[in-house]
Amino acid sequence: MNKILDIITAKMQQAFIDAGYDASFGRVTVSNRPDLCEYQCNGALSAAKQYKCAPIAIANAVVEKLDANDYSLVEAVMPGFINLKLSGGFLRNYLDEMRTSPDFGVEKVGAGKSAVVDYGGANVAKPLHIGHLRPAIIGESLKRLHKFMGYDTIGDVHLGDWGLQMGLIIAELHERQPELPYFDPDFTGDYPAESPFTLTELEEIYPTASSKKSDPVFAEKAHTATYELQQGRRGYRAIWDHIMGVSLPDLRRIYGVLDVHFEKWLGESDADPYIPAMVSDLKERGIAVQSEGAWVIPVAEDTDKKDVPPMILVKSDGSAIYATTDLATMVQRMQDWNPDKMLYVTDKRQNLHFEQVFRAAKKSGIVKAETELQHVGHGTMNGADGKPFKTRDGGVLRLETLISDMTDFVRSKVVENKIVGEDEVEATTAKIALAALKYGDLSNQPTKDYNFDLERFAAFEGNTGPYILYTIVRIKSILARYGDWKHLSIQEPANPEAKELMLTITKFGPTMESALSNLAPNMICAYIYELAGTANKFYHETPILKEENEQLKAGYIALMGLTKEILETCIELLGFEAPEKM
RNA sequence: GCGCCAGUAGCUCAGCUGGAUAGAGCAACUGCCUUCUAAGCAGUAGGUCGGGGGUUCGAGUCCCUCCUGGCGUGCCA
Repeated sequence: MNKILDIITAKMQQAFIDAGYDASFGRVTVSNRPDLCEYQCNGALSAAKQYKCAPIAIANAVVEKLDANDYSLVEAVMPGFINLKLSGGFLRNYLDEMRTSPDFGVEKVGAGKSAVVDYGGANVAKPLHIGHLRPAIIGESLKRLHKFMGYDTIGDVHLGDWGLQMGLIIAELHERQPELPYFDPDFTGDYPAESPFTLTELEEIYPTASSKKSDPVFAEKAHTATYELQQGRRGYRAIWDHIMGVSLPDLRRIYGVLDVHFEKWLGESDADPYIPAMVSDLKERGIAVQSEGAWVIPVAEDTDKKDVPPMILVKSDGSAIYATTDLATMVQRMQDWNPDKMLYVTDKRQNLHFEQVFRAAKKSGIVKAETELQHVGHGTMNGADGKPFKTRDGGVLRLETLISDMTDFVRSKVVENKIVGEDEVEATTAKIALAALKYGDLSNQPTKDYNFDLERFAAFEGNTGPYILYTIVRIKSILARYGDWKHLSIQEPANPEAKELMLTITKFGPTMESALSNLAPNMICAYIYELAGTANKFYHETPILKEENEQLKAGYIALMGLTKEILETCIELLGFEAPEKM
C-alpha cells in the first residue's frame, strides 16, 4: 500500500506543477499543529525564495489546484502554510484497505533479501549477566522486524566459546586437579563422559581464573592452553566439550525465558576451522603483513580523521584473536548463507573493532562489496543511580536475578489487583514482567546508556510495557463481549477521538519502515505509546457496546479490532505478548 | 593528544531531511468510577533547549568556538 503521506504529497506536487511551480516544493508532512490541521505543506515558504514572491500568494495558487473532495479542510494561511484535513471517506477507505491487506499493507522492503543478525554474544562458562540483556532484547527485536519487512533472517548467538577465556579455565582446572586425564599428554583412552565440574563450579572457576590474569606465570599458562586448544590438543578439546555441555542448556533456558530464540547456536569455535586457510590466503595475497611480531591487516584510510590501528589477524604468540574469529565467521556466513546484510548487535564500545573487521572483510573480499555490514552498538544499562549496575556486594548482577526481581515485583501487583484467577497468576505475571523489561529497554535509543529502574519500568502507569498491555487487554475484553468482529468494515470517523485514532493507525507502515532503516525499535515503542494513548482516549469518550445504532457500533468494533491487531503486531516485533486479563 | 557520543521541565526521556505556541511520562496539585477493566481519561503548574558567536525570512535542529560528562584509541572480548 502507498503511504498516506506519499499519496497526499503526490497530489500536492501535481498542484504545485499545475500552479506553475516546481514539484519539489510539494512535500507534505504530518502537522505539528494538530489544533489547526492534520497535514501541512510548507513548500510555499521555500518556493517564495526561488520565485521571489510572497509565499502566501504561492500557497493560495496551489490550494486552488487541489481536489477538495479528498479533504475536509484545505486552506492557505499566513505566512504561507498549506493546511489539510482528510475527509472521513478518504480515511475510511484507507483504513479498510489496511485492514484487509496482509500485514496492514506495509511495504515489504526486504523481500527477496536475507539478513544475518549476530546478537546475544553469551560466553560459555559464564552466567548471563545484565550486560547480556540489551544485545539479546535489541537483537531479537531487530531480527523480528527484518523478518516482518520481508527479509529471510538468521539469528546467530555467536557464543564466546573460543578465546582466552577457555585457556583460563583450562589453566585453573589444571591447578586444582592436575591428576585429571585431560592433562596427561600420553593419555590415549576415552575421557570420562561426566564433566569434572558442575555448572555452579564452572561459574566460580572462570571468575577466579580471570582474576589471576595479572599473575604473569598463570597468564602464560592460560595463553599456552588457549593456543594448544586451538591447535586441537585432545585432552583440552575434551574439557571444552564438557564446558559446552554444562553451559549450553542453561543459556538456552534463560534466553527462552526472555523469549529470545536463535536459529543458529554457532560460536567462535565454529569459525576456527576456517581460520588456517583464511590466514594463509591473506598472507599469500599480501593482505596480511607482519608487524611488531604479529600478522595484521592494515585498514587505515586516507580519509580517516583518527588513527585507525590495523586489524590484528594473528597474535605474536601465534594464536587467534576475536578479530580473527569474527573474520572467519564471515567466511562461513558468506559461504553458507551469502546474506545481503549482516548486523552485529554488541556494546557500542566495540565500535572500532567492528570498523576494523568490516574494512578487512571488504578489503580482502571475504565479504562482497554489496553486502551491507552494520554494527548496532548499544549503550550500557546502568543502575537507578546512573552508575554501572552492581549487586550490593559489588559483583555483577546475574540476568536471572534481574528477571526474578522484576517477576516478583510484578507478581505482587497482579495478586493485589485480583483480576486473574490463582491458576493464571504465574503466566500473566511472566508476560507482564517481560513486557516491562523489554519495553523499558527498547523504548530507549539503542545507542544511549540508560538507567534501569525496576519500579519505573514495571509501573502500571505511564509510558511502560504494562500500560501497552493494559490497553490491549481492555480492547480484547470489548471484542470478546461483542462476538464475531473480523468481517466488520471500517467506517467513517464518528467523533474526533475516532478520527485521531484512525490517523494514528495510518502511521503504522511509515513507522515500521523508519524503524527498520534506522535500526531503531524505540520508534516502534514511541508509535505504540501514541497508538495506545489515542485508543484509550477513544475508549474513554465513546460508549462502544452501549451504542444503540448497530451500524455505528459495528464501525467502532472494527476500529477497535484493527487497533488491537496493530498493537499486537508491534509488541510481537518488540518480543513480548499480551495476556488475556490483567 | 586525537576521535566518537551525550548535555532539552525537579527526575527519566521524545523532538523525523530547520518551519507556526519545544512534547510525553514520573513526581506535585485538581477533577471524572451504581456506566465496556480507574493498571484509565481530562486538567493545573513547571523549560533563557550547557555557554557564546554565526548562517537563515525562520535554529533544539546547520556551522564555529568554549565548558561539562562518558567512551574509544595494536596483540581482552
